[in-house]
Amino acid sequence: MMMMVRKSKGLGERHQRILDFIASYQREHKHPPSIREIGEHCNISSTSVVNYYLDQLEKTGHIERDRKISRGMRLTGNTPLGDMFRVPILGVIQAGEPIPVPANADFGSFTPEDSVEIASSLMPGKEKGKELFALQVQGDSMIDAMINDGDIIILKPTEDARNGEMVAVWLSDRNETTLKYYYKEKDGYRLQPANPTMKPIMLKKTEALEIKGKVVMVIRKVERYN
Amino acid sequence: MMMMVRKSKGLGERHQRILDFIASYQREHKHPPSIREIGEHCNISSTSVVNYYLDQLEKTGHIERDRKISRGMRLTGNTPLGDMFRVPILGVIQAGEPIPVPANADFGSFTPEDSVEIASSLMPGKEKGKELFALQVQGDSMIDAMINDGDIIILKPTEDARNGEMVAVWLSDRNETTLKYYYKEKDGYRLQPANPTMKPIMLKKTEALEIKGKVVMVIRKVERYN
DNA sequence: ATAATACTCGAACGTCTGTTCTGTGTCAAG
DNA sequence: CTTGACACAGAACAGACGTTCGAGTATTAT
Repeated sequence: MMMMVRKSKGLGERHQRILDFIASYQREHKHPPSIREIGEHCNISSTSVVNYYLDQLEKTGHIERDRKISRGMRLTGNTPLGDMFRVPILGVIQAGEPIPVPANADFGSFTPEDSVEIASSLMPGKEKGKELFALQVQGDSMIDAMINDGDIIILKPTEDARNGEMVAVWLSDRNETTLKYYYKEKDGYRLQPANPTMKPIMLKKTEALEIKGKVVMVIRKVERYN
Repeated sequence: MMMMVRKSKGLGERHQRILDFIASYQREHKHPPSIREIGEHCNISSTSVVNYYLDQLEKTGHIERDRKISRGMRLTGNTPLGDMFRVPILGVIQAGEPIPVPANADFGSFTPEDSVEIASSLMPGKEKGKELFALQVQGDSMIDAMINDGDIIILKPTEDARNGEMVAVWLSDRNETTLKYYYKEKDGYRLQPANPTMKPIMLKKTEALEIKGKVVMVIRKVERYN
């Protein structure tokens, strides 16, 4: 009755309701709903009416249907959302403490509380399949890296770096942890701050320098500051 | 014959093959395979044998099955990943230019190239359902906000702010865009840099101040720096 | 007003799908 | 050798599922 919408009006209320249901059902169950399930949830008593609407949604490109199999339907969306993965948060990184580094077991199971979800599309292609770990910055002393207290940094474990890569290093002689761009030079190493107004750390080859990881991403949740 | 593997060997080759097939089929089709499809692809000629293996995989926790519906099966994985959403990237934010602000249509359809995917779990609860937009930072002049050239900032559109919130403002008298913490004071406004070593901007009430949005997140892809 | 079009309904039907059952083959232990 | 456990096969079946059809209702255009 009141649910009848003319085709000339474009995507109607019932179309949208069906799409919403398909989307939320798919998210929850990882498979599409059946026609009868769509009917039950959208107050449509006949499978042929659901079919009628699905045909229209297929015609407008919102869904794709495979008529040869059960539950053969999926949302196209304008763009499907991509993949996501979890990165374990191993602890904090702060100036005067060694850097927590993952053991092999740290890449296995982890819970929402000690991991962070990252959309795959945010990661450069070469880091996607890699085992990454996250650390939360504690303190104000990574300012020279333009990184704030509370920021989450995501690292690829490595003990080597190429020139120009931002690394997390532990300088045991100085009892210092720092994040800087790494450059190997003739007779030592240069650790260059991301903040261009600040001076680099110059290290001789004899000085201890432990690269613990390469920084690939920084995430900052900006909160109200009091 | 040669495919028969004793249970005492743990998760067998055929178990793994079935799991791999389920995973790749699910990724491609967005729904699980049927038992006959699993059989065809894993060289199992009888649906009862597929059922036999699925029962075992269910028992070991690798899959969940819903026996009341067709294709009622899904991989468990360690932890279900949550939701994700897209935020439109409207353009760049740079020092001497007005800030791109969303029109209503900007929250509708968008493509991967002009949007960024964000895991819902990264967003504070109160921003989750909101219409957000993203801007890419261009230039070095947001340094006082500890924000780099190339960073992506995510904003909630607003023309008001509360004390302590980081806002994107356009100061038309100065022809300047800036990101700072906002404080309303007795006879004007104070825009405080995130970098504690830098000075605030003090504005009189008569000076033009256009708040365009509140910053809720900063994402930095750390690349090699040459 | 009528005619055309779009939407809605329910029954019936064919196909997909998973389960159950029975039987066979292999292996290890007694 | 027998027995029991496990792996495998195929047939049969019940139920889930989507499609088709005819009829009726609502809306729009003329």
